[in-house]
Amino acid sequence: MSRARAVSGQRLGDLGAAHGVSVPPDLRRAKGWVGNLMERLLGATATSRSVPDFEKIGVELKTLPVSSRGVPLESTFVCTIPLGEVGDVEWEESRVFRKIRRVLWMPVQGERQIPVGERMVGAPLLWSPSDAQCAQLRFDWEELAGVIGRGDVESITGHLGVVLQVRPKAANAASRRRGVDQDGANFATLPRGFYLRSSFTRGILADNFSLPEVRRP
DNA sequence: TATTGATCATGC
DNA sequence: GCATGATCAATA
Repeated sequence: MSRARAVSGQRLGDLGAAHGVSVPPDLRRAKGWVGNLMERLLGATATSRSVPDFEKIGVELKTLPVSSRGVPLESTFVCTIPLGEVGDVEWEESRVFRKIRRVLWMPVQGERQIPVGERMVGAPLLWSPSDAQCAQLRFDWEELAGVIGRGDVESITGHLGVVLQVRPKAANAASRRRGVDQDGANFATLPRGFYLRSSFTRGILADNFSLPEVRRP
C-alpha cells in the first residue's frame, strides 16, 4: 500500500521514465501496458502463472481505466473459463471467487484524448467483496456456470448476468478451445472469460470514494 | 453512446 | 494453446 500510495497522483510518463519503460503512442498495440507498468512499480510477480500477483499476501492487482470523474470506462477481465468443468465446481472454489476475494484496484485515467504518458494514477483501493457483492457475484456465476455445464455455452451472450458476464477471451474469432456438451462429447468453441461489468466496479469505487451519485445493480 | 464481441502483446 | 495483462471498435 505504501508503494501504491507513492505512485498515486503521478503521471504514467514520469513513472515509466523512472523505471526505464518507454511509453507507447497509444494502447492499440499495447493493451496490457498500463497493467504491466503497475506490476513493475508495485513489485508484483509478472508471470503468466495462475497465482495472485502478490502471492504471499494473496492479493490480485487490477488497473482500472476511469474517466475524469472516476467512472470505470471498461469491464474488468477476471479469468478464462474451463468449459468442461465449470459446471461441476462450487462457487467458493471457483476461479472467479478465488481471483477477486482480495483485489488492489489501481484507477488510472483512461480517456483516449489524454496522451498515455500524461494519464494520472488515482488513489489505490484494497478491496474484498462485501456479503452483498458476493451474493450478486455468486448468483450470476451459478447461472452462467450452469448454462455452460449444460453444454449451452453457445447460447450465452454478453447480455446475461447483472454484475458478471461471459464474453470471448481469445486472440481472434477463429480461436477454438475444447468444450464439453451435455453428453460429454467434445466440441470446439470460442474461448470465453468472465468479466466484471463496469457498473459493478463503479459501485466499488462509489462505496469507497466520493463519486457522482450512481445506481448500483 | 453504452455495450458486446473482437482483438493485441507476451511468456511458457 | 492457455495463462497473464487488457482496450479497441462495430453495432445495438
